[in-house]
Amino acid sequence: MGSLKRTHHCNALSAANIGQEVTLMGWVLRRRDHGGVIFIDLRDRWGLTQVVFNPEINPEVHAKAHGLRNEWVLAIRGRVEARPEGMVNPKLATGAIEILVSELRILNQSQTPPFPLDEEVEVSENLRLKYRYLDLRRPGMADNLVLRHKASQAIRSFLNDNGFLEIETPVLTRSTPEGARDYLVPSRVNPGKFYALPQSPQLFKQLLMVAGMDRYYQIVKCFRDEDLRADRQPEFTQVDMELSFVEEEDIFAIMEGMITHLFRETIGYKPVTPFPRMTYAEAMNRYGSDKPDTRFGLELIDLFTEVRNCGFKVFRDVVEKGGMVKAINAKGCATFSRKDLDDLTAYVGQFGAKGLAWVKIKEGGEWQSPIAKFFTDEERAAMTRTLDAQPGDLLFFGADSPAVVYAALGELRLELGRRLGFIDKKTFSFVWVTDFPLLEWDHEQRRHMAVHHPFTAPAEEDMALLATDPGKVRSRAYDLALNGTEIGGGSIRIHQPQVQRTVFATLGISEEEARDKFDFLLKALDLGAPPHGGIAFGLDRLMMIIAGRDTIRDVIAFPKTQKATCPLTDAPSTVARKQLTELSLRPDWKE
RNA sequence: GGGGUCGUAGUUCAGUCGGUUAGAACGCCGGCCUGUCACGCCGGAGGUCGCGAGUUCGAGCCUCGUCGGCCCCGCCA
Repeated sequence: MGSLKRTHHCNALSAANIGQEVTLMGWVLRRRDHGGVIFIDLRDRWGLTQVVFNPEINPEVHAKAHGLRNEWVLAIRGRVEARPEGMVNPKLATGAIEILVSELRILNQSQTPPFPLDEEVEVSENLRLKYRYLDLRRPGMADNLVLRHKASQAIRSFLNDNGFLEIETPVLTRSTPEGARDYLVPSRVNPGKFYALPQSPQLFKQLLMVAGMDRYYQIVKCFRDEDLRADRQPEFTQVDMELSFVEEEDIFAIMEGMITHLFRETIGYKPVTPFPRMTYAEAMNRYGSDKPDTRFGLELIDLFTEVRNCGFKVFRDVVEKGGMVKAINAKGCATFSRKDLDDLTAYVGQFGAKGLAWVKIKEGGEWQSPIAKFFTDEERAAMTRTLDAQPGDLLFFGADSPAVVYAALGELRLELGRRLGFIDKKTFSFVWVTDFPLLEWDHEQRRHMAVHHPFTAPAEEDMALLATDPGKVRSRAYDLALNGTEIGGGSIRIHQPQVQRTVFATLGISEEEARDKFDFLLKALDLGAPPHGGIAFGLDRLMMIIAGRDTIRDVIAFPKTQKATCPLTDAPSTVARKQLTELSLRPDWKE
């Protein structure tokens, strides 16, 4: 760069700077060579500025500019000029001015990039990831990283102002049972032993409460070795928090404050507080999901009383065997074609539904449906009334075990929402989901599993049920759902050692195993643990929604592919045999 | 582990019923051009049709396998 010092970035200059001598540095976004005058759009993280090479004013520099190509890195010195009459570009922040160049230094050349860096063309994601440093030069992606930075800063500043301490916890820690598959790290100095990368800093943050830190937070990487999705990466970032001497209401209030601050500081949006609340049971019944998208209706409606004695054997049998029959009224959708209905039937099939019964309501209210003939006039009238079915409506029925009905109709509801254009990315609909069950029965392992995690406190009034009917016990866990995505979850924790021992026992964790794996926690609870609870937000998912993207990969600088690989570094990779033997690992695969 | 979908020029894509020399746009290279801003005009180069078998007189197209991207199910306390 020689003696040149950058004076402005590429989005800084306006009519107010006319006449100034400036130095800009950046990349060649586009070159418009008229043979005579040459225009270069010089780009950096902030924006772009048009620079002009005029042969009449500086022939030497103009000749040099002839050879410039896309993505070359330049330093230019020149004077800020007003653009000629009628040449102002209102689409650019810097559109009123241009730089008349007196000195050009080529700081680096570039090969022709493997894909265009303007936003015009969608490029395959594999190529983008292989050249992620080029992909991140593109304005949309750069904006996402800037937005994410603002979000982290907003969260930190809010939590700092509310008495939280940012404390780091170990990345090399021990594997604990329950939960996702661990990423393991072999210990060289302890042959045959392994660290695990944390699925979350759960136990450490509880220990920090026992340590009297009172309010802790951390923006921290967590690791889960499970299969990937658009909103799931093997390493992801949590905004992790824990508070002492609190109950649910305290946490809700503080978190609503944080989320409000976050949305204001990033996109200038003001959420309506307090956020609505919904029990798990209500969420499942109305939306078939524990993370309901409350931006639109199309709710599930129960037909138990209407069908339990009805003439349609399929529905009657389902109810008799403990299943359920629910329906969705797709208002005004009677115009759906046969193909639409076939598509939707196939769609719910992947969620376990064996079929999808439908009814079109014709003018005058009669049913057009393959199943209409199985019902009496009175039965049809009763269902029409319950579902508020009007001419032009389309009814969908789900009849199966509760799990299948919830999944199939819940997903059908979302699909209908998408098809009908009810999914508005500018709307942010929050809802707290509470009163989750503490445990659920795992058929494979033939034991109860923690729905949240084994340290979640049971609801006070359900404590007695732990011994008699564990599946009925509600927990003090809560999730925050936003537009149908679970963006955060947490709970009030168990702080009494005898309660923790009881829950372990209910989970089928023996006294011995508990001592082996959780002795440090039980000891800590024995040594003056305060009542405490916390929550963690998925920062990637939050950013995905705030940035209006469909995948968290777009808000992560260097994400992995669905097969958990990195096309840029080619990780994971093989390692030298010596590295393995040092770790006391003896591979049995061929190199 | 399973289902779906995609893979053709540097990029994004088209490619009919299996049939002559695989096309377009953008990009790239060269030339012309003094007010463009996705500059314009003229010319040119550029292809292991992901890979491997098979069917066929003949395969970008059909079959099987395989690799990879994406979406989903399972999985994700």
